[in-house]
Amino acid sequence: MTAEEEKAFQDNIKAVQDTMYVIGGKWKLAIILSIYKGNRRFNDIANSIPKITNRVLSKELKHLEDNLLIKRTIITEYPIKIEYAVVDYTFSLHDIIKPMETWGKQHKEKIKNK
Amino acid sequence: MTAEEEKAFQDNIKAVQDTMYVIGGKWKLAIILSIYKGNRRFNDIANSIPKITNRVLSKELKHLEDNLLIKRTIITEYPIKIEYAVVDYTFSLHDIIKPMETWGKQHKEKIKNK
DNA sequence: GATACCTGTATACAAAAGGATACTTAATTT
DNA sequence: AAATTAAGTATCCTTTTGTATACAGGTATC
Repeated sequence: MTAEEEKAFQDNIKAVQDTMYVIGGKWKLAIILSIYKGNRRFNDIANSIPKITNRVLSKELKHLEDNLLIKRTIITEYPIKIEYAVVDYTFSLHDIIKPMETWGKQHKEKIKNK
Repeated sequence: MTAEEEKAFQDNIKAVQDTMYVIGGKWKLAIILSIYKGNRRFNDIANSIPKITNRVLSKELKHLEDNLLIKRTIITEYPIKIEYAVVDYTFSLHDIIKPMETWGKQHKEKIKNK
């Protein structure tokens, strides 16, 4: 490997690791999918994702908001409501999420027949 | 959402979570990239990925082998060598890894200008 | 015989992620 | 005044992931 190739390779490793940091873990993509499908309120999102807890959902929502992947809006009615929404930038994840859905389904079959 | 839509949605959540289980975490994709780029030996892989430790590399290699994503070959020379290699199935991850490289680089810029 | 090489394993520990469950806050309705 | 509701927080705990470092085992080389 030339020096430039080596650098490009290291950049690629770093880039996938960065991506993993932002959308990795058990819940983040599931949360984005849930909001995308129409769940906008905290409890609706919580109920749509099996086994997630309030604490974890709260933390993950903050992380996603910090990374500009969702928008949090306070509605000052009574009782106060919060709405979460996807934004234009969220759709940039489409090329990652879609293949992951496909791959996950296919891989389960593959491993079953091992 | 109709019942079928609801089921498809739950299946998708599960599929991305399954994929995350197989290739998620800080190291797995980096290891696959490293082997793909030509590193076949344990120490070569270790040295090509900044900050990874032996213990973690060993565990992750086993996980990837269990999931049919790499092949481990014992070469009975002296000293005994082990070679890791990608297989045809590994390339099925291309549609996931490539977008993650692209997205990671782009996202870093996006966040920097926040 | 001592030393070096390679691919890990062993041990002990620290940090991060995830889980369970009760509770808070604040205004509005009853 | 009590009850209701939404969106979390607080507290405590368990599991997973990651770190540090030493060393084993078997042959080959010095």
